[in-house]
Amino acid sequence: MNNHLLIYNTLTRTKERFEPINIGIVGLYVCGPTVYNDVHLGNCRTFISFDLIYRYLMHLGFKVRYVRNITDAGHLEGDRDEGDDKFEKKAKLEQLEPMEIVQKYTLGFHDVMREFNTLPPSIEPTATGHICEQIEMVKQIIANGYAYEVNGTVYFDVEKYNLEFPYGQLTNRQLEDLIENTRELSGQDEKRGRLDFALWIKVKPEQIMRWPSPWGWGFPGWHIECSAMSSKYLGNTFDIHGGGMDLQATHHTNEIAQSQACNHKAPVKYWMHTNMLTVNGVRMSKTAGNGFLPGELFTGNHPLLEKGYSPMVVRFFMMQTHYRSTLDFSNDALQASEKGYARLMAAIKTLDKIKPSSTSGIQLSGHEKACHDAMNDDFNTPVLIAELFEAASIINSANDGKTLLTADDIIGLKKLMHDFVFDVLGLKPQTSNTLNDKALQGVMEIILEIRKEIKAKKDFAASDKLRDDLGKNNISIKDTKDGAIWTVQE
RNA sequence: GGUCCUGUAGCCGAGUGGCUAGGCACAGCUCUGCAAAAGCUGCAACAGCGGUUCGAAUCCGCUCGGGACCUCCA
Repeated sequence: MNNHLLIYNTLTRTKERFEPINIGIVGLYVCGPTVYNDVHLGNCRTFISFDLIYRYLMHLGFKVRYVRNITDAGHLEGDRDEGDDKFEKKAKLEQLEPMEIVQKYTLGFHDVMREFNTLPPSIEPTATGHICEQIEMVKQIIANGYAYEVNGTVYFDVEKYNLEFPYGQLTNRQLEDLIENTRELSGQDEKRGRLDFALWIKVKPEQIMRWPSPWGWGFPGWHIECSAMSSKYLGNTFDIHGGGMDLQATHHTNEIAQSQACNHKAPVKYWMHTNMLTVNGVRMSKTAGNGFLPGELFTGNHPLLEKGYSPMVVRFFMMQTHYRSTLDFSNDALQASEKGYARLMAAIKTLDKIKPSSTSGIQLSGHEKACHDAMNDDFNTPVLIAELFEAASIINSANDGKTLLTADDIIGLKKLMHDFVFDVLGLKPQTSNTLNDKALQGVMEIILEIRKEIKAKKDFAASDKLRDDLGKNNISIKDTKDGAIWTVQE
């Protein structure tokens, strides 16, 4: 088991050596999407980042239980527990039942995740499936003295909690500063303190999504679901909790408070936060209206895009930036990634053609170590990719006969590329071996044979026309020393 | 206002106090009927000003610029 992994912990704002609570086993919880709308690309970035983390932990040999929830209830619009329920509002707009909204966008979310080649989590619990657990937790928090009920709504008492625990620790803030920067309570506000938040919310008469509780009909507050579900599946204290940076200040801060108040334990050892995706320097968000939908990106059907980019190119593009840095979207950057990605994949294919030598001109173990070092340094994918390009250079050089590789070198390089490109980075070759492709392969062999004959007669006008015409149909022909090869452009 | 992050060559992006990632683009050469691919070579950067140091893009301070969170958002 590799024990050199460093993880940046938001709690301490430093990189820490990763030591799981139970040897060899990792509990990982990631805040999933609220399924009242299409996932936009910013959401996807977080889930793709944690997919990488999940994959690498498994690559290191850990047994990982990866829990990522679906929020399908209790998420209000507007601020401070007073807005409309997101699902009910969307249901009215689309003239559907709230649970039809949930179903529709859950399915859409899964489709997109599949396109990005993310592994499904071990458990994907929903808020509505864990109402009992949430109610029990709220009861316990009240019993422990950190929450109070007013007219069927239960609030968490932040100021009382802060007397014993540092409420603002995750964002390094003092309670006084937080209070100062929060707006005044309005006249009819039921809360005792400005920072108090709802654990359970009394239902409005017109609302459909409602459950019985000791405090009457209502629904759970947004933050309690993650506390309830993470402790149920991973225990009262578990290893890693992740999510987007935007959840840090409110959602995760409240999660810590709830779990601590309920279980008398800090819930999480390592907090990990992914940075935001930006478009022209501005954060991509639902409210800013600058969100790309994944489908728009794949097809290029968006005013800001010059063309479409395949899911694997987008994934590769994201991996070229570290997860804690902002990632800015632009055509130039995407095109650069597209070409680089193609080069990397081509090198992997080339590996099959290299003839082994009896002597070796490389030190493979050094490259393997460099790959692991990069990933062990808080999942530094840009450095890993730089190293993989070094490997690609070796492969290309060997293919040109300028670097010697033994049979063992070739096997080792294949394993290196397979492990890191496919297993860890989660990329996959874009060409699939369907029946159609097999038919196409036969056709292309015939065409290339004909073209070879034309070229032998030095009728270059005809052979070039054939190449150009195939190019217009996204099939590119390249003449190499060993004859012509063809590839389908994505 | 509070808490932070950030400013790296044409573009995207890593980075350790000393040994100048990587990708894309660009230029030259090799290969080639041409093109492409591939290889080799070249190219250029650390926002500004001070300080610490034998030495700083890397540490500290200030100035200027960009961004996030503090109200729903991954």
